[in-house]
Amino acid sequence: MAGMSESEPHCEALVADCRLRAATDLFAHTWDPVVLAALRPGPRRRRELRAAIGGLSDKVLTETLRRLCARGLVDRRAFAQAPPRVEYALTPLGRSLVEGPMQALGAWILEHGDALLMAEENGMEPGSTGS
Amino acid sequence: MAGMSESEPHCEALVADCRLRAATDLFAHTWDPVVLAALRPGPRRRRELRAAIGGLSDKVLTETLRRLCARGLVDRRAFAQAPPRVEYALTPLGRSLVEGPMQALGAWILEHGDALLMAEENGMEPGSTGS
DNA sequence: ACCGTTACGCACCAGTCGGTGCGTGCGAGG
DNA sequence: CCTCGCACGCACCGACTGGTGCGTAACGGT
Repeated sequence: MAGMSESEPHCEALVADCRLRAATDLFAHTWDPVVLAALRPGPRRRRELRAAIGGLSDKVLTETLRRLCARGLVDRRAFAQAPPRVEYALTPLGRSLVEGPMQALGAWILEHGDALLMAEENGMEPGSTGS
Repeated sequence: MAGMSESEPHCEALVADCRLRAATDLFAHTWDPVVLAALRPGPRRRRELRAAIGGLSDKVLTETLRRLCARGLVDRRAFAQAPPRVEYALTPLGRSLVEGPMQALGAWILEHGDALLMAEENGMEPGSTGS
């Protein structure tokens, strides 16, 4: 997932699924989907997110949030309060992503996750591929 | 997306969506979903894939195919023919991925793609975030 | 006045991904 | 006999990502 921000030069050449690329790019960054998911229950602040997620650095959280905001998936609301209070929440668009495709994905691994792990760990013995 | 192949140390800390990570990792590599999509119509050979997709190097195709095979999403079938003939096809597992979550994703961008582009290009003027 | 909290910013670094170019083994065809 | 097509393999390279550590601005509490 490098500089894939090209407009759409050879897009139609992409199996007619250039759109697919645009979509999968939403998951390109490791923590984007996780943060999105973490936001599903409701608005949260940075601290809360970091605590809830655990494992991502402050810097990356910022970048992730920025990206998500820029893409209109997340809404940033700053309150002019004493200790700076900033809340991040899913926009309707973001929510539709999370509750639509993302949940579909979730459901999929819940069902086929074991098959996936099995295949990955066994390597694939010839013939065991099912087919 | 760096070395995210850790087993599952702090997995449960991930908003209870560690599974989600496993799933999004399937899309981590730029061309994986594209190749998967390209395979949907039916078995194909390397050449055909490269031609159909356009834009990916030979090396990356190989890697992608390898990964997909290792994950049990794609089946590699080599024929002992004159010019080496190798066909790649979706396994049932792979097919379920493509026709399930992937299609959901596709449907999503088809519907919200414009909203996404709008948000991305406008940058977000304060207040225009909707909310 | 000093410290703590919150929300960032920036520099540095290692690991990884994708692209390019070139070489391999195999058999068919001229 | 030489060349071509196919399916790879490998080395090199630039670019990007994520992690770590440290510094900042604003404000409240003690």
